[in-house]
Amino acid sequence: MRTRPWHPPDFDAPAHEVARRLIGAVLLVDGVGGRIVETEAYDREDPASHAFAGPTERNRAMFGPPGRAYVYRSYGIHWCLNFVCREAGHGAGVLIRAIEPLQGLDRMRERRGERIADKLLCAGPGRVGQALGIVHAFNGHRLDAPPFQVFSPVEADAEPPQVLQGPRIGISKAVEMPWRFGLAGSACLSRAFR
DNA sequence: GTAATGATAGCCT
DNA sequence: GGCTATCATTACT
Repeated sequence: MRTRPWHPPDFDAPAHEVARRLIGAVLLVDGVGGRIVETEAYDREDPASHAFAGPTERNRAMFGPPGRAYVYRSYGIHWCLNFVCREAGHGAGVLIRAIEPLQGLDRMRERRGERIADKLLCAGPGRVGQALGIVHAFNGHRLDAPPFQVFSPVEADAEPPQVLQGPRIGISKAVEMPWRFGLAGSACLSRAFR
């Protein structure tokens, strides 16, 4: 993969901005990962956000500095990965919902099952967590230090990705806030956009 | 193709 | 004690 002209993304911005910008970025965890094709934004003044009720033991990382991981257990089963954003202490994050696998396909299949189709390896937040080997120990870790690597496409780079926007999935509050973002035409989305 | 369902554990009221 | 930022499987249309 090229290392230039890519650069680390800026996480010090509102969650919905970071979520949109991350579409097309590349995420690797211990060398395993690919292109981010689906994200969701969760901000502090957002009833659907874990940060809405203020800091707790679980969401502590969301109130830390931006550019770090927030890892939580979903439905008692899955580990889901968020990128903390906004200024430190604000309590905002971006959920990584789907990735187009590019590197470490073998390790993804080991973790997810040999029979899984490539496009389903990381099509959903729980699947991303399993395929990339996300564990709770990564909670609060910097995203610019091992095992994480994140690269964003430079603005000037040829065609900017066409980004779709729609309502978030699996929530019951603030359903009307269209803070789900996806790469147009991607086969690796967890669900189609309308 | 969509719909229903169980698994499973930590969080918060 | 109720709910959940989900997934895989099964049973349908």
